[in-house]
Amino acid sequence: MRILIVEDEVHLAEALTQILKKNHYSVDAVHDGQTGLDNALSGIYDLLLLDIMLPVMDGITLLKTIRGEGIATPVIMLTAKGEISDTIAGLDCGADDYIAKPFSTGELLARIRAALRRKGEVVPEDGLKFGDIELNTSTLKLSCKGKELKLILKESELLELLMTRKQAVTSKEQMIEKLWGFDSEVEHNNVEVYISFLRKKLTFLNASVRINTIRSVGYVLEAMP
Amino acid sequence: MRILIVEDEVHLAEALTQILKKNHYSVDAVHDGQTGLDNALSGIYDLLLLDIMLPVMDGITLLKTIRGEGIATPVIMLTAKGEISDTIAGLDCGADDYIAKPFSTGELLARIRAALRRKGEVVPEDGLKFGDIELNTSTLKLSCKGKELKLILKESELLELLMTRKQAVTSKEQMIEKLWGFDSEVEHNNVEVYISFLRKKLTFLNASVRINTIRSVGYVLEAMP
DNA sequence: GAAGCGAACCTTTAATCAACCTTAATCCCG
DNA sequence: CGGGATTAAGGTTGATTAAAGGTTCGCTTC
Repeated sequence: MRILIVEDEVHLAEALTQILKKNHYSVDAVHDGQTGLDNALSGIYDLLLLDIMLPVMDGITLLKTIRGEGIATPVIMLTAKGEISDTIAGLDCGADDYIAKPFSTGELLARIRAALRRKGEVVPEDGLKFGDIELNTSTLKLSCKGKELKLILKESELLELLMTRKQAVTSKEQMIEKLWGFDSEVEHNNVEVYISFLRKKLTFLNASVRINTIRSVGYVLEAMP
Repeated sequence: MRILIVEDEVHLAEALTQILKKNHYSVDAVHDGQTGLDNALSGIYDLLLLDIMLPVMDGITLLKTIRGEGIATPVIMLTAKGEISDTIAGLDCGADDYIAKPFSTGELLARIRAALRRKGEVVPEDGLKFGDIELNTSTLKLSCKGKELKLILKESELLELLMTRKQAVTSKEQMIEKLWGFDSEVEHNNVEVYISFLRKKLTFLNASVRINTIRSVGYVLEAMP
């Protein structure tokens, strides 16, 4: 369970790190908004502890940005007294909870557990959207303009990867890593096969979304006008 | 975007190479300090990943040397636990960041992006601009005044090099190093061919940017009035 | 400063090679 | 057995390289 702390008061960040590590979380701490954003965008964290007042980029902007990128990691905001309006703004922007400084260790841990539990119950990104298509990663159903069809698991995983990475080009290696695991021996051809299947289904649905090949680089989704 | 790895554990170097290549960086890896220094002095790299404990010449000395030569390439040090004093020494000598082994892929990539951004480099996801043209190095699309066309990988890499080096003249050797790797046997003619391709595409786009030949020196971009 | 020469450069083309797409067969596991 | 996963293979496209002929440029010589 990996937690990212974005907090400019170094002492507080240190203290939080210690507390969380003692409670068997993996912790990274950074001290400004830009670095926090860079880390958060990696998507490797299970939870973010986010201060609002931050140098370089404030917490609200950071939060908006990662939500805009489709990252659904739970976020708990750390707020000082008198930042109530900021707190509300944060919740509006997709924060899951907030905790007012100063707070007790017990309260912090409880809220973290709660946030993680909420995440575990409601599978994040259940309905993924891009252009005019919508993918339900639980039921593996892909729908577009009323029409709907079922994908098989690998198709869904592959499309999910493309949809969450949005504008970024995704290499076959990354796809293999996601669908078959880190040091799998699977051939590139395997990816190509599923890309082909997906294209066929997108065509069938008359979707305005297509999978673009960037030869010798990878694939990227494109929503056509 | 070209990265040099100086790391004596061959397995780790291999793994890093794979990870970075998957993320569309060009990568060279060497396994001792002296070779690392020789490569780094070429100045063709956009970032160095530098281990501290190295045979022949340690990372700190290497770092001091290249900084003494005026090379400002961002450097991220790879440190093991218990090398804290070395880490501090490294930061004092001009390292930009450090990352403690073991580290996650996401963390590594985030720190690389952060280091490149701090140095004012254009992060690979971004669109590069020069004059009235814009190059997306991820999707390999070159656009100008609404028009857009696709480049192939080598064209894009070549143009990227020209665009990032802006007013500086770039030699064919540098281009070969960037496009085909450090000790490639590729002929100059090969560069000329791609320069030719690029010129044709720039003309097609009606771009006010052209590639200028500096005979027996190299090429440079020029934005015309 | 004109002529001549060679080096560097430009462009096009064609052959080769690698990447990619698709279909279909096969494998595997519940 | 049946659905999904994987592999195999042929065809197609596109990328890369090498080669060759033509052009420009800079230098030397007269």
